[in-house]
Amino acid sequence: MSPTQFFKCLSDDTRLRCVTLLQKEGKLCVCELTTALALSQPKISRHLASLRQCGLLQDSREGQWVYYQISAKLPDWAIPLLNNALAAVEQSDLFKSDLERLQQMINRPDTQMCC
Amino acid sequence: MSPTQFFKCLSDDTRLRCVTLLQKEGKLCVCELTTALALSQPKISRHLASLRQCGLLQDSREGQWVYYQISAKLPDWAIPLLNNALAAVEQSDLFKSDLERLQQMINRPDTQMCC
DNA sequence: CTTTTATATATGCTTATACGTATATTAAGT
DNA sequence: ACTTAATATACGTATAAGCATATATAAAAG
Repeated sequence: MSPTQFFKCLSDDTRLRCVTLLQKEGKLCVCELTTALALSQPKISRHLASLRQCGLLQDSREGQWVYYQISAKLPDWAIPLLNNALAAVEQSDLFKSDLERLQQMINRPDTQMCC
Repeated sequence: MSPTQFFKCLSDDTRLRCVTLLQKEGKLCVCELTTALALSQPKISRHLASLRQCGLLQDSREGQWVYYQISAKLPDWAIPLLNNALAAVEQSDLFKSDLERLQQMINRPDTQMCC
């Protein structure tokens, strides 16, 4: 992955929010991301697929769920960029809402459904 | 300027090369950038204009020449990202060639013309 | 084996990007 | 004034991005 491609990955709100959420939380399934960002499942899925194809994310299936995380094979130069991207995004209200919806979802004991 | 806009600025080869050259060299005029990147003047000029409109660059006219540099009013979160970007790009052969052409141009005493 | 949940992809469409070429503008020199 | 160098913009076009909606696949549950 080239630096230009890397920046293109982060140049869309949906993708940037997914990547920074994963950078902060480590590992999330598609429906968690869908709920956190409050966007349609196909939209999230499409962006995750493109991030995976670029090599920024990797996925792993666990039963019905597909979990995404930051790829373990990222080039060295990408790591500090991701950390600083997270620092830049964390301040925003949009990202705070994402985190809040994610927490609400995790702290909900009333159902075995994911979403 | 939002983080997303910032990353969009760096998501194109021409713009990324301009920005990292300016990050390294401090201040360059359009024809120096045109020569360094070995691209057409309108192409460089158009990208510089878009970077200026985003607030990533600022320009200053000195006689015939218009100099561009990284904006002094960048948000705090952008500075480390620009340094990371430079570190990521500096390794590439493309960027090394840009620097080389720039040096050749500066060390050329045979003409008063810029380009 | 049908249903449900989770995820992925296809289709049709609209908008945004990037480009080359031509031309306009601005400043300086003659 | 006229010319030249430096820079900016306009125009037409080709391609890519992004979206909503519908549909397909995959795994688990009943």
